[in-house]
Amino acid sequence: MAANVRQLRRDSVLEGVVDHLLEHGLGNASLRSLAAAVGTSDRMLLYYFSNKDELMLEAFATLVQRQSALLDKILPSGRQPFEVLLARMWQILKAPDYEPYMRIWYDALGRASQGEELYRTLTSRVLDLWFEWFEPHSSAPSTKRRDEIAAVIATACGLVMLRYLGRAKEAESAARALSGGRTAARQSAALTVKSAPPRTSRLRTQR
Amino acid sequence: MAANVRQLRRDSVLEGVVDHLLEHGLGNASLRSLAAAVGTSDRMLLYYFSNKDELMLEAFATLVQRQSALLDKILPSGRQPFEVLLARMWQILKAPDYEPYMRIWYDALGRASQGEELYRTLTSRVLDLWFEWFEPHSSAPSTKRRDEIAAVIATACGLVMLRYLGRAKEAESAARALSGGRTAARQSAALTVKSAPPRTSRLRTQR
DNA sequence: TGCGATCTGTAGCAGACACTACAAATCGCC
DNA sequence: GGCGATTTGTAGTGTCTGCTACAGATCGCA
Repeated sequence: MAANVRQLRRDSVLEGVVDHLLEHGLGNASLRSLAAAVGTSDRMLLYYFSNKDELMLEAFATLVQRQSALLDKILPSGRQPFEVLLARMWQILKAPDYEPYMRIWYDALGRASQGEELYRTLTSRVLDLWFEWFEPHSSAPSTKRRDEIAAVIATACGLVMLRYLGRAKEAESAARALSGGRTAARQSAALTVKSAPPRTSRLRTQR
Repeated sequence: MAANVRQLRRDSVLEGVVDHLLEHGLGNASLRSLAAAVGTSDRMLLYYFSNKDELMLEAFATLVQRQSALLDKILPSGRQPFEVLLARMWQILKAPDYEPYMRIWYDALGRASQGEELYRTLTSRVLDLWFEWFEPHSSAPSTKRRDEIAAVIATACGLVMLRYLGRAKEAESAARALSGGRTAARQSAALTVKSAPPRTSRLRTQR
């Protein structure tokens, strides 16, 4: 019962920490500032969690959980070709709801690429989440599915990167082209290997 | 003359700093560790450069310069379609020579996405470098060129990201698929033939 | 009511950080 | 050789970091 209360407080502290991370990033997440944001002291954080690493690890877990919940809300039905998946992911990733997660994503990515194990696990988990999420929506044959999803994730993340670096306009056009154009159709064909029908017909239909 | 000597020393210190950054990333780049790597003291770094920010800014400048030199060495001739450009950039970015730069790239990207101005300028410069580098090699019509290049950059960076996060295999397959599936053949053709390939590919104009 | 366990505040540690004060060494130049 | 400016080493400041020692407060339960 006492243990129960403790667990509850611990959870609420954790939620507050995650809120703060989403709002202010991993950058200035010292125990002191985190504690201040949640309304306690660093002493208390280290009472509930034995380490800062333990804190961050659990915070990451709920971060991934929240992200997963966000994704589930925007589930398209059925299996879709590459360009539809890409358009979908781009749409999701650039939505204001998702922006804080992407900011943390890039922050963690930077630290992970420096070899920090803690952040490697976070990025890996999020990546797994994305792969799993797309798994039932890819129309590629199962042997090629993972690769197609990888292409979707890589492209969408790259586009978000451009957005964050002040190239939002170009990112938008590129996204439209990649997900709507002939290029994408061919890519999809290449990925699905279903003997691409070379539709030479519509060379110029619009514009 | 004395001023000249000072400039020389300053430059050599700067080169050493850049070497260290390339090898160990921005993460542990404290004045002390940088100084130790170059063989001086932090006191000296602050003698040559008034700030740490000034040091980093100049280091970034030569970083971009070196990167630019690296790119110039692998210049394919003529304008190429999207798939070829993508294959090319993927090939470049994943090369061992370029890996340290990409590691720094992602590190800086993370900090930039947190709003740190210093790193925003670095990423912006590198981005500009890439855009400029591709400018004379894109076969897209001039109004669409920048968007096509954006697509190439975004996709390639996303693929590198997957590589760094332990999904090298998927990244490789995705790259092959995205760049047309016939990467090798097209690429060698691109290298030797200078005539612009006609309707092979272009980014679709949006609907 | 009182005892033991659970909580929490205060103060501080030791290390890292960018940066500085000050003085000693070194150098070019007359 | 000696003077003035440039170049360095030593030691320190103040701030921040994760983390801890210790003691007081609070609580459940007999």
